[in-house]
Amino acid sequence: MSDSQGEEVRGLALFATMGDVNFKALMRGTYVQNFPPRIDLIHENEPADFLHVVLSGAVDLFSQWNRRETSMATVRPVSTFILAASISDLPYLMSARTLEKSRIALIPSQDVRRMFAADTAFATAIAAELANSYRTVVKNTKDLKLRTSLERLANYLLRQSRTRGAPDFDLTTEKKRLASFLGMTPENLSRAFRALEPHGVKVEGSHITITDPQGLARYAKPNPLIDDYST
Amino acid sequence: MSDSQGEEVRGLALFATMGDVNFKALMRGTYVQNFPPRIDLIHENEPADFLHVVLSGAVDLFSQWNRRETSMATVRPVSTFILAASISDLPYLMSARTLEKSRIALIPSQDVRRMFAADTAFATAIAAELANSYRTVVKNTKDLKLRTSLERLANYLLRQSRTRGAPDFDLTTEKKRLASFLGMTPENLSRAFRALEPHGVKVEGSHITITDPQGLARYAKPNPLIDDYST
DNA sequence: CGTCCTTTTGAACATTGTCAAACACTGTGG
DNA sequence: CCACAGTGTTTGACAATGTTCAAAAGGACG
Repeated sequence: MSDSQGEEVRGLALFATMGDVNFKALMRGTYVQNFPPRIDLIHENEPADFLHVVLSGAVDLFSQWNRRETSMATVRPVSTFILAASISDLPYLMSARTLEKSRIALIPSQDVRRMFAADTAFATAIAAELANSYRTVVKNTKDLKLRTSLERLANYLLRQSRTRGAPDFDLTTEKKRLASFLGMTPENLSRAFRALEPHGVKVEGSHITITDPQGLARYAKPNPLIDDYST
Repeated sequence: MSDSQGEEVRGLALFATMGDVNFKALMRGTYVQNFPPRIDLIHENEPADFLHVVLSGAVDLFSQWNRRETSMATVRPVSTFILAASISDLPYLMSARTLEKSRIALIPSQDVRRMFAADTAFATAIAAELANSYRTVVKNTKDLKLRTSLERLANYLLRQSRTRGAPDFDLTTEKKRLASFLGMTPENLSRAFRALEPHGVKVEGSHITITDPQGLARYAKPNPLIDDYST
């Protein structure tokens, strides 16, 4: 991979602290590929041969069982996915497909495991990343088990509004996929948007306006231990 | 803590590989406490001062939001809980209470973080443990999102039967808590048990007999990427 | 302009939760 | 040992939530 691409990877907390020589060695086996939209990158149950880094575009992590499918997460630049499988040398638990045209760096899992053993700073960063991933999934589970779908949507909108820093914004994802991520059907999501109108939400296509942030928050009751990604 | 108690902790994969001196140093700050049943050990949002190790008994991890409560996991000997919070020096995401009389070792999080930086083998073991925890929660999320409550119960019973190595067994947990863990109400669980009868499940109080394992499996469609804890 | 897919809407249905009551089980104190 | 309280479990009736199916409307794109 080129040096400029290497810089993008190096900027990640996961790779920022490791030794220079080790990082270069890791990049030696790494290659970057461009993918069109809607391409399957990996499929659950396959051996985790590569740690993936999304450099640009967006990737959907999803799972299937018994002809049902659910969206588990969206990965946006610059970040990695399926680190746990790579480190553990176990099969992927989730599948991944590009949502848009994407540039992905592929780091051989074997090299990751080797560097993990060789470079203490890298090992530390990996543990921090895994701890963070774990806490994110736990928060997601709490969201799913403690809230109704309407409450999940309300809190999702508040989170979006906060990360964008504005009371109005465009949805970054298809409503169909948002529904799947929130654990409901598209039909139910459509009705949920309607049901949030009296709580201060206006929907025009994919453009959302939170007309009454306090009112929506009063209904949604956001909680740092579910809705804050930083803690 | 005494040496014999130290041995129990040492037996855990998490502590088995670290240096002897480091392990002893870690145990120096550790103390063991006995708790009666139904005692709150930690509460979500508190600072993660201690890594907990269940030496005997059983501990329920649960979360609350807006006057609702859900059981997230049961921790049985010998294993640790809230490692991610300890390592990250972030508040607990879950609360914990004893289910039975329990013996718990409390390891100061500060010491854990110090040893994590000092002992490479320990750091490796921590990353492995975190990766494993992450994958467990992902499997749990797939269970929740891809299956109905009836399917979750059926698969739960198959998992129990498999880990006990017998087609009949006693439930290790109250039905009320099992319901909460599976993401349903006690009433719904009671009816779910009834609904599984035609699929080969007999319920007498807390004693479960799987009269038709193949039939139940045909209905439950167990999947290694959801139901196997080892992969 | 037509085609494909997403989104929305309506109606029927299924699943799950709520409330109330009865029953079972456990442990306590008389 | 029994009465009793407290809690967990089960059952029934009903309400709320969510899904399915069908169809129409809206958008994206060749």
